[in-house]
Amino acid sequence: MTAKRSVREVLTSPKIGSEVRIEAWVRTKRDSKAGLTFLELNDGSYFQNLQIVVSATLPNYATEIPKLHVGASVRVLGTEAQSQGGKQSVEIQALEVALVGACDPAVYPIGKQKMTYEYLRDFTHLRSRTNTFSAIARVRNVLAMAIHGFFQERGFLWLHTPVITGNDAEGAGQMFRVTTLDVAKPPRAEDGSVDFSQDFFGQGANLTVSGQLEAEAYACSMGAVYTFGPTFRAENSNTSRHLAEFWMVEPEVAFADLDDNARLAEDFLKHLLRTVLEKCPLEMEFFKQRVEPGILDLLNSVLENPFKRLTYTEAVEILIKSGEKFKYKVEWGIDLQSEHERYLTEQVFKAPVILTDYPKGIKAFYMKMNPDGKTVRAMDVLVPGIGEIIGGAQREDDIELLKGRIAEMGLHAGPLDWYLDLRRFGSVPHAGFGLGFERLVQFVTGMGNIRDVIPFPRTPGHIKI
RNA sequence: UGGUCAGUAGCUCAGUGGUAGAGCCCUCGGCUGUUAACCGAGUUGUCGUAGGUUCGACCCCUACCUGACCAGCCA
Repeated sequence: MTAKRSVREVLTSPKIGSEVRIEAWVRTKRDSKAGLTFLELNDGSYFQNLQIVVSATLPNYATEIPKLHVGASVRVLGTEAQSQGGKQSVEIQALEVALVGACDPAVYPIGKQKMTYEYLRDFTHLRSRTNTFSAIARVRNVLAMAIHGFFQERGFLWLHTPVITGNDAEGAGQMFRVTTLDVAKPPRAEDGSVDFSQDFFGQGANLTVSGQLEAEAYACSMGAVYTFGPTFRAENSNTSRHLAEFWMVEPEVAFADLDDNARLAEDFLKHLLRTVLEKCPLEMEFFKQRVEPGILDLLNSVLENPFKRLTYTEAVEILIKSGEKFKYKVEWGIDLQSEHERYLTEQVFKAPVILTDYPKGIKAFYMKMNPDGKTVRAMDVLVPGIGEIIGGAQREDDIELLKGRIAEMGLHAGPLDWYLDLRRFGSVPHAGFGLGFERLVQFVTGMGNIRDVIPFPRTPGHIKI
């Protein structure tokens, strides 16, 4: 049988005159009743479609070609040729065209017409057949591999942290309960509460909200590690930036402080942007034309300029002196609101901003205390358009200070005893951060809604597939 | 969870207190190495649901359903 080639292979390294087999789906069709049909096929391998020129002299032209509607799958045997048309350099002169699977246009939800993102969210299993969603899928894939590439080149170990966790105080919002108990009639303790000692794990269990604490354990033996996997939050958040299930990247490095952490975050983001611009030029051009006109300028400016670095205290001063009327008043000690973060990154600096040294009252128990006793070594990386894309910190490595913080915040020390062991035995300064993968994909593509950059989004009230 | 906005043909949208429109899709005809093809003709509707006001409601009012956006939480 004639060798199969992908649309990408034919368009990027044509072998003019050679015979090929193409297996793909019809994106659009133009008939010339004078004796030609032009099929545009796509197989997901490439942004561009491959044009097939079908002559009316083919034996099944009158019977099969009229059935080739948008969405139909086809197998084409043909010859690679220089195109006479202006919009592509290579095309296939068909020798045989076979309909593999028909697609009835009367009921097919995906057509050549304009469709809203909202409409396509009802067809998550079909939307990757559109230009936009197949481009997103390829960019997402390139970004995922760029993440592994960045860390692997630097000797980081990819750590598989558990999806089911016994930690109930990871401190990042509502968790999903994991149980095999009969939900209708769970066993009860004497005080009437559900008796999770009879549950599968002999205690309560949840889906993870972060792999950070486990990553710290391995960083304190393997040196530098990263997690990259799914994360779950049961918050009732209905925004364009929140999912109940999303992917998160969390590097953790031993013998590292906050400066090392900030440098790593900047190098990391720039590596990812550089890789996508290099590997997905057609997709990025499409996003510029159809999604966000300024996207290429934005990404290039992020790449070319050093990230602005300043402390929380300096940021608060800038915001107060700006004279800008904010909905929420700025004063030292408050958690910065989206409007404040956006003002800094979009109006003041017009570049990504790394804020460090936040008041201890608004940050987690594990962050390292500064000598001033008021601030901790936390950092947030803010980017234009999205806001916070990375949150991280140097961790508290002094066991007494850490115990004090746990008590101060009213947490139970017992379940965290293993975490204290990391400070009890060969403690080391270490730091890390978390990157929301979908927010990265949003930032890179310019897509406005996070539900459109993950294949099958989970949000409150929505888990159809 | 709160605030705002929206729901009209399979899709994208317009519309007026007095009996429902366009483009795309689809079918037919014409034309062309076409390319978001083009030109002409034709088919397509419980106007989100339930009440109410009115001689008369797609339009005004109320409730509900669904969705989006913004905010909070965060990544």
